[in-house]
Amino acid sequence: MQKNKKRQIKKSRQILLDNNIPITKPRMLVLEILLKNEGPLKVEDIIKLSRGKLAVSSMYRIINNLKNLNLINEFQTLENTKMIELADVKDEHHHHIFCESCGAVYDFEVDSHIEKELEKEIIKIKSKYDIIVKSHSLELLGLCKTCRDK
Amino acid sequence: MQKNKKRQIKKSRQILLDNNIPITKPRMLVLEILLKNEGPLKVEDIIKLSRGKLAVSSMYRIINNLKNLNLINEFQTLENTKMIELADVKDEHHHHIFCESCGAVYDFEVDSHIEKELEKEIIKIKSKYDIIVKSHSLELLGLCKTCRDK
DNA sequence: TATTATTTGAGAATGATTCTCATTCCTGAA
DNA sequence: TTCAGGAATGAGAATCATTCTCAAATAATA
Repeated sequence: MQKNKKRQIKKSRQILLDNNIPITKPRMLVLEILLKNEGPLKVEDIIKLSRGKLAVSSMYRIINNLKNLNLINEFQTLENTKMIELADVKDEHHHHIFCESCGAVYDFEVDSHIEKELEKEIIKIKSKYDIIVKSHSLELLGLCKTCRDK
Repeated sequence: MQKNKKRQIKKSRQILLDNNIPITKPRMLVLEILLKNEGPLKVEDIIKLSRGKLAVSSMYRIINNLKNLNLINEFQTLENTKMIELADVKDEHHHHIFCESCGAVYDFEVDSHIEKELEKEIIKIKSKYDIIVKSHSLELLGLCKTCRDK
């Protein structure tokens, strides 16, 4: 565990260096939290995980920094609050499942075959509607295991 | 045009009758606006189109009414405000394209073949992640024709 | 038309996010 | 390592969409 933490600190520092932005405590903290807790996190969660070491306004500012550098993805929960996650380094394309009962969010990937079919379809849509499509996202809405069993 | 308006009034009244909720002026107004302006509308748009005949609070209340009756679909714009549209009577499944420059939203449909493939994939995801999936949505983000040409 | 429960309108309250600006902190040069 | 200057931070005010509150207006029914 201790080893992991060190690796996360090193990685966080490297991310900031690679992107040419000053290495500050709050920025390091946000990155470490994102690296430690895989998957999407609510703003609220990040604040909690920072245990008072991070001002709310700074956290939003930093999220916007990182987003502008394409280091994180941002999306909205069902309750309409922000969720963020580190952008996949491997650039694996994934999507989100929302539990409409408890609000949990999970990542999922679809079969690459489908992803390709989708891409093809999007090309058709581009010409049909005469637009430029930059990205797409697929969202599922349902009930997670825990809520279903209630 | 006059004919259309009468038809919209009649239809709005019928919708309220069918759903057993009192026929009030504000509710009629919202339905007429939605019938007249096909496709998704922002809350702001509805307010404007009502020309001062509708209080903001009433409009939100009515939107929630109609949503609970499954008469309208609701989703968020990129700027995070509400957009609504009448639920398709024909129950045609469609999706949304967002222009990241001007914020415009358009409906689009995908080939039914793809829609079926997606459904199949979702069934797989259900068992893989052990969840219940109730609905899905596909969103495209890009540039509309007007913004592209700028 | 009179009664009664429901709906409406106006503005206050809420909650997430952004903004402001004085203070603090990085970084690069000495 | 120390220092200066510019950039980042923290605390709280400001903003904006949405919800809530409750007195007044309205719809459905007799």
